[in-house]
Amino acid sequence: MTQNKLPALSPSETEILRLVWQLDKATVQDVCDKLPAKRKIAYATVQTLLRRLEKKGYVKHNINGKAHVFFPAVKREHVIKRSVGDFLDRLFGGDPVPLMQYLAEHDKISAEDIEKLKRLTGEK
Amino acid sequence: MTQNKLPALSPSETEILRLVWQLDKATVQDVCDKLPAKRKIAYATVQTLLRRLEKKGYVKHNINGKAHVFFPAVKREHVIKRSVGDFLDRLFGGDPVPLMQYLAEHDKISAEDIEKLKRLTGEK
DNA sequence: TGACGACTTGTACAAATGTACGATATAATG
DNA sequence: CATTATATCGTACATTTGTACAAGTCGTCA
Repeated sequence: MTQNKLPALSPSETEILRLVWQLDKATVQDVCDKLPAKRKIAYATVQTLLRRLEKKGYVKHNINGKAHVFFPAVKREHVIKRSVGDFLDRLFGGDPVPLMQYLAEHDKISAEDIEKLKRLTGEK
Repeated sequence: MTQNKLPALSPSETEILRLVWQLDKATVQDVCDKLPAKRKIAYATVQTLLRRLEKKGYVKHNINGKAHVFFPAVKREHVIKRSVGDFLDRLFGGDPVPLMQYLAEHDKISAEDIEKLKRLTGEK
């Protein structure tokens, strides 16, 4: 079983953590580079966020020469579960259907996507 | 067009706002009563949250005798759009498919739900 | 091996957030 | 009309969050 009492993630921390997962292993610089053009955060800020993420137990780091190389310390799956759960509770009182509906109605999800999903749940 | 530059909602504010929508019109007390058993917040805290929500423009209130009766000042649809968008960006880099997948894989969504959704998008 | 640069660390700080006490105002009741 | 029960309001305050400067450290290149 995965550790369950991790401190909550702030929005910005979540953003950074996502990039660390995406990169698998990343220096502060790597994360900065990977930031979406729309959401530019200063190097120093990313640093702080990574530091806090580490203190909270979401990432760890190795030292490669001068650089710190951060990597995830928790399963993505696990964090997603919590985050989605919280989000659902806050905005929809825990009911996932309206969220699906929203996604479906806004062309964020294509019919094919839903097909795929149907197959997934069906086979389960 | 709906007003677009509303200040961001904090998690707790979101929670309260959801209840106001649900109740349509609500006093502080009403909101307190409606709070999920798991998430009990003190009366005074709910008050503050409603005040802040009003200052930010998400709710307004009438006075009925001594009691303040709060009601939504923004379309639910509108807030949901923003919230879901932000959430998706933070946790999934904007891609909704993994979210659907998560929901589907965790029995949060039944096959019937997906059927319904499929019909929805199909008819669009 | 000494100077240069890339990185980290320590520290700071304003704003936002979560939470709530004490004082005040008011509807209702006897 | 005085009392009481109930609400609100102003205010407060510890944390968390977002953001970042300045100083220190450690490879590296000439």
